[in-house]
Amino acid sequence: MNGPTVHDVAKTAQLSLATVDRVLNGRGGVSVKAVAKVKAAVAQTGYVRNLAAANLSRRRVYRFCFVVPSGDTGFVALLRAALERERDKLVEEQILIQIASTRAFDVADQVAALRQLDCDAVAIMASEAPEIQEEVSRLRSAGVRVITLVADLPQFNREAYVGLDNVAAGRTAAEFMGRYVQKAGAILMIAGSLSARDHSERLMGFRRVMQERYSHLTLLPAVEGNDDADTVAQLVTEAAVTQSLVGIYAIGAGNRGLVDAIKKTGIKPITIAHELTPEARERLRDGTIDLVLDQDTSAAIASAVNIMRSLTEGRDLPTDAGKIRLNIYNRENIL
Amino acid sequence: MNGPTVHDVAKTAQLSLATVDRVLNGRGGVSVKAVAKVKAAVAQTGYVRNLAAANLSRRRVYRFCFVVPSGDTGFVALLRAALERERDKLVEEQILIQIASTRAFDVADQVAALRQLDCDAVAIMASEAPEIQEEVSRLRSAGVRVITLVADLPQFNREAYVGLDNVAAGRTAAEFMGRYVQKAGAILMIAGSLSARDHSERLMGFRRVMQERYSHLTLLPAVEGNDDADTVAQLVTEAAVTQSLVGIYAIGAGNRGLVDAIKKTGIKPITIAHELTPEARERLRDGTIDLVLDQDTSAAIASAVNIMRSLTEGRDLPTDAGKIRLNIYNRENIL
DNA sequence: AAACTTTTGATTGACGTACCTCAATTAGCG
DNA sequence: CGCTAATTGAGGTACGTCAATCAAAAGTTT
Repeated sequence: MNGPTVHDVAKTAQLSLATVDRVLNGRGGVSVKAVAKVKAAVAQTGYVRNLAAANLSRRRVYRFCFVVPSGDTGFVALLRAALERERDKLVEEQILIQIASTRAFDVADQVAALRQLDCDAVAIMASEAPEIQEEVSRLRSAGVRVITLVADLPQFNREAYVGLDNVAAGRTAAEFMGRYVQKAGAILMIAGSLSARDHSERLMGFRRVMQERYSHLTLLPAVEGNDDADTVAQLVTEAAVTQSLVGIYAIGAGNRGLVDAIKKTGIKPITIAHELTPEARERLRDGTIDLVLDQDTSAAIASAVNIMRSLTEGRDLPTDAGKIRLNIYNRENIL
Repeated sequence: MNGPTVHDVAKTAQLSLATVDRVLNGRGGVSVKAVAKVKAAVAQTGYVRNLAAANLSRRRVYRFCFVVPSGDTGFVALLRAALERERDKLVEEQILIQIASTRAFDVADQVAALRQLDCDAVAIMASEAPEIQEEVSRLRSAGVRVITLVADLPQFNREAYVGLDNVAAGRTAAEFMGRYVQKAGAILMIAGSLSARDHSERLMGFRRVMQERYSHLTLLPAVEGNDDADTVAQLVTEAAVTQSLVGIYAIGAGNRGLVDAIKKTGIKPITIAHELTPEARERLRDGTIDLVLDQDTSAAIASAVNIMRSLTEGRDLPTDAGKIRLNIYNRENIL
């Protein structure tokens, strides 16, 4: 009733268990003839390794760490919540998740967090600073596998990136903006920080498509909202009174300020925002925000864990590893 | 270095392994006092069951079956491909996936497929016919857990549904249609079959939102394309010459016919289709199709497997089990 | 043919949980 | 108190793989 085991393989290959094991686990010291016999026997019996038994026997415990900014609102809050949810599932599989909080944009704090890590692999969401690059190099040479999360650091010594293709996200936003906006006018782009790679990439993609196909719309110079509601509110208000605003692309956080400003000034721009936070969800419902582009935090974490596991096991990654789907929400498909 | 085991729990609870086991696996015959002691010990030690060991010991082999229509094009082809991919991963976890092909809309064939099943649970994508309902009942009373896939059969005796919320999908499509279409005119809705529940639900959602918010657009009576390219082409051509067509909502398959007809008649309607087939992907790129709504087949299968496993283990399901995300693609975010 | 190296065999002990049996103890009750 | 019923203990086996040992066999070189 049950599937074939290594014993069956050994039997049909007419070899000892030891040899079969050597072949199956690539321990070497086996003749080519024996290798072929084992492979044939595997094919013939239809043997598939029992993962549970393998894991149990190996008694490997994976220790993975996520270094993410603190903050109890917006996207990072979603990310942390998802992390804690996933963590509980993963302990059962002997995967220990450690979460390290850092103050956003505080490089020294991020370096400190990285310095005191003790794990097999790290997924970091950090700034693009040389001090951090150095710390990443140190980790790598200490045998720790490092990947980036949400915001990539391509020239660092990281081994993979898990997150959106932010250029494509920006292009997608622009395509919708171009289709939604019905009359000529100005488009306001608010990033959290122009020096954050994820934000600048979105901007780049957005700009490019707008120029390619929707050049009848005027692009205002991109502004920095610092992910802060008050700053965002002020920027939006300013643009609203000086320009005929027909669209807003909100790349970062601080959407509360955006919504307040829209209400106060009474303008009706097409608004596209990022990340499906509870606030954004509410605004989609009441029509203040027209579209939300979201990266699924659970999917990102699951993908990150898979990649870290592959890396620590020495397997190589599929080319599309880490690609996270861009989820698009309008008022009708918020679950 | 390693985590606590049942032995540690027994030790700190000052109880025997047998009693701890009885509590942990709910075998009964244990005093409330002992239960409390065990629970406290679990909390104190931080014991978490080792899934690999549990699975190994349990030596449970799950045998799941997917009954899906045959066909080597369009959505069902995507589904089959995804199934075969998943299958290879799942054998390692002692989950055996069996795929049964049926001729679409051929009730007798579907009944025959269901009749010769031998497994713990089935996921079926079938027609809404009384013969099938009867067969499902037979399976259920034989102890087989039955769930529906992609197309729900709510009044059948199924235990769960894995697939889109098709009403919401239709509503979402309508919202985009309303936003995209710039001038007044007629909207054509082409379903595969009006009696297929998934299609009629999409239609319903679409109609409702169009009437609620975009009533300046005229809805033509829904037509049946039978998922056939030629039929679809004819229907589109007919509508194109008699009406001022500004939008097409293609609910089922046969998009090749749709594209041909659009090209031949030279009309430029906003076109929203379902399922990201290779064909649809191509048409998104060249601009013939404006949006594609897609259900992720891999996600659906993974969800189905999880649910079938939960059911056969007697666990109860979370309320949102089986909900599949609606993926939305425009020309900029096809991966 | 002796002295090697390489390849194979036989065997064993984990890993942590599930599940079973049989005996021993305790509790409940008249 | 004795009796039955409920609870607990002790111990063992099995799951399939990994990883290691040591001895035996086969193959190469000098």
